[in-house]
Amino acid sequence: MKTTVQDRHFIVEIDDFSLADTLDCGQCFRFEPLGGGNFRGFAGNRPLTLRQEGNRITFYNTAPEEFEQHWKYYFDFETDYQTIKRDFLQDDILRKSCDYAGGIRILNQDPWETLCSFIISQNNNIPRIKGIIDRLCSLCGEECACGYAFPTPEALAGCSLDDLSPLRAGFRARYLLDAARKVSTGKIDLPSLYTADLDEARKTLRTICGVGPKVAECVLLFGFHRLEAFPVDVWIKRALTYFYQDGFPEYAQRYGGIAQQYIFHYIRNCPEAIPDEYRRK
DNA sequence: GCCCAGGGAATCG
DNA sequence: CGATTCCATGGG
Repeated sequence: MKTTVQDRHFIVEIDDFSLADTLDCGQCFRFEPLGGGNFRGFAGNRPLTLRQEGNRITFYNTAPEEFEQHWKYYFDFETDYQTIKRDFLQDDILRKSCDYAGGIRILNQDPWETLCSFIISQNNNIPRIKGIIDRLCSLCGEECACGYAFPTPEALAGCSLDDLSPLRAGFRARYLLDAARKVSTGKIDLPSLYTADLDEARKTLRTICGVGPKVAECVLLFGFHRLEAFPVDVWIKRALTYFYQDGFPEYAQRYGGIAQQYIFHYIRNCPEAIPDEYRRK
């Protein structure tokens, strides 16, 4: 990873990385394409505009210290994906998935923001998830540089169900409040889940109303960087029944979450990856 | 009105 | 337990 400074911008040269795929694969919901390859968004309350040209990533108006302290970690640039992916070359579907989506990195997102985002994600589509999160931030997030921060658990817990009606989150609104209450009162201590036993962490998250197996795995993978967590949705279920009748291979389990993400992105976007009769149901 | 969206919870057998 | 059924919502 080579870095240079140009005016007020910070430039990183990194191989094997796709900014667009990483920001658009459904793991985060607060970045938007601006056109011309530019993206703008927030991580927590920190705004960022950036772009990719070849292997060059330009972080606009970003000081080296900010990159070192935040963005390098956020984009997971310190994890060696080349080595991880070597284990994924042992079967056809995973190899194709790496070809197709191997530029995706698992972001290091804020656990609380991730928890709320994936509560909202249930039975929902990405554009609408983004809209609800946007409205949630402007409703009770603190105003910050050119936008709104993601609301704190306390700010959200201070809302009533009626307060949340402008979100148009539907039945998910009460789940958000339950999460906010459990986190703000300390009934659930999110930071402890970084190192907790994975199954204990699953159980803890699932005490929140509206958090089932799928949401819990997403929060562990995308919010706590637990790379073994393995969210199973309808698409992955199809892949499992069609490609992995005998179970998900051991060589991919340690980084199952990354493998899952590559496979998901591949079969979601390449209809020919799955035979017709498996496409529905 | 119908279908869809990267579920969850309740209720069986 | 696993499988099935019901639920609840907004957008196109």
